[in-house]
Amino acid sequence: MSPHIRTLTAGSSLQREGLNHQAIEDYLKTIYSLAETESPVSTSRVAAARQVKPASATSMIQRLASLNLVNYEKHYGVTLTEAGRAIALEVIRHHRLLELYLTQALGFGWDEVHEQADVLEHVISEKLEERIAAVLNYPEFDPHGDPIPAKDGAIVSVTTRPLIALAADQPAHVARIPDDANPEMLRYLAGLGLTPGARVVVSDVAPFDGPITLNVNGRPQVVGHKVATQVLVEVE
Amino acid sequence: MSPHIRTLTAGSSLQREGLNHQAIEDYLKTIYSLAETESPVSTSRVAAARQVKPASATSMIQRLASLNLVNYEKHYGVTLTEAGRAIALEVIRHHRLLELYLTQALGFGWDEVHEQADVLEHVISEKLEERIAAVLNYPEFDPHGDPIPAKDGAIVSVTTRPLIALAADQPAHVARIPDDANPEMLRYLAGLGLTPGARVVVSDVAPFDGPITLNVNGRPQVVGHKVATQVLVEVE
DNA sequence: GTGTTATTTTAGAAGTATCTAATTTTTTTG
DNA sequence: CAAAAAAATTAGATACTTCTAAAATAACAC
Repeated sequence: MSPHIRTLTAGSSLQREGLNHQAIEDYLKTIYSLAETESPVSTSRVAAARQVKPASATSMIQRLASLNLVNYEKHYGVTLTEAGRAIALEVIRHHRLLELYLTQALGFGWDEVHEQADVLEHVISEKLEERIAAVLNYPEFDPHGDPIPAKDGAIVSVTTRPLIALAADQPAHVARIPDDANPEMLRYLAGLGLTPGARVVVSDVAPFDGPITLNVNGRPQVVGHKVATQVLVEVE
Repeated sequence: MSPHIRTLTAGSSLQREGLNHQAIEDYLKTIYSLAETESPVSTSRVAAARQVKPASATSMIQRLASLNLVNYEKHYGVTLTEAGRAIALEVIRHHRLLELYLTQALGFGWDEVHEQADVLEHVISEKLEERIAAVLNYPEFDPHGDPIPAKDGAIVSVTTRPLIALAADQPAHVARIPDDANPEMLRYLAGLGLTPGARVVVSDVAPFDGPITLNVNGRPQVVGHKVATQVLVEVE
């Protein structure tokens, strides 16, 4: 019920260091996200997520290590240093604030904000970040249910599980949907009412990756296995 | 495969061609602006405006020429091709829409939007451009009085002269102030009421680059020579 | 019109981020 | 545990944008 909050010392940002390379920020963000699933993060996971060849990931990881943004052990994996985490969280804060701003202030759909936020996140100034946060009244979550890190790096931690793993008759609500999901899937989910906050109760999970029968905000629905692995729910 | 041999038809954007290099857009924008004063544009003017060495400008101009974005004659100068002008106008449209949006929607001062718009202009999608234009009700001028090109590249042409060149007792109004002017000067000008639309009548221009005595919106003011060369007015 | 000066271009290098191909290290499997 | 497979790294190349230094060209001055 009470979200766990981790506070980080506001590390120096790349901007403050005079470095502002999109690639560096993208790698740090990627490593941060991948570490949520498994840490340390392997070169191949980074390469797959960034859509580059493993050799490119190795090269960039070595560069990040030389900048003291990651701890790197050959053939083993990477973890973020405090400095690296601070930058990752700043970029993620930008990304999520932008996603929310684009939906709230500019009429974008939740299925079309990811790509635009992915480029804007690297170029907004501290002042613009602050103004956007102010207009949105310092929000805590983006349109996909992802928590927005505070300026000091504090980020709400919500314990979730995939809808597919929810026990039958266990009341829960939708917490997050990956913002980089297929836009078509996001529109499909919205059509079913499966957006953050929706109350769900699973009634049946068919075997062999079969369909999930559930109730969404009081309405009966059936979704496929793949969809049910993407939707993250929080038990009540 | 040589990725630098591409044909750009007029009206096509770099994005549509899969090219999205900030540097190219910046050079085209610079050449467009410099050509308003004098065309063809010399290498040294481009270098000075972009704050790079002349050798760098030559190199980039040759690249632009190979992309058919400029017409280039060695030791003579560059002009934009239709394709180059189309891209320049698109980027300028982005820049000016963004400057206005930042002031109108996000509370920025007219002295602090240039830098932020300079980076955002390269990364906003067609859709975001359209949404911003819509929110602003398809404006024709930015906060500095610069005309905003339409989507098809049409741009209002206003005949202006520097305030310094205005005849005494000739009624005029402020048309434009360079958006890349020193922020301090912009704040100073705003303090004097010298913003786009202000009605001005010069009563005296002192010799030897001396002060200009004038009336701004009914109030007597005195400004220096340097300031009076920056403010562009339109005779009524 | 010739010599001097200023401008422009060329040549060659560096730094970033990516790639392919080859090699090395780790993991898996029989 | 040894062979095979998978993963990761190194080596060397390319593209982009900039630089410095040197060479070529144009403009100017007398």
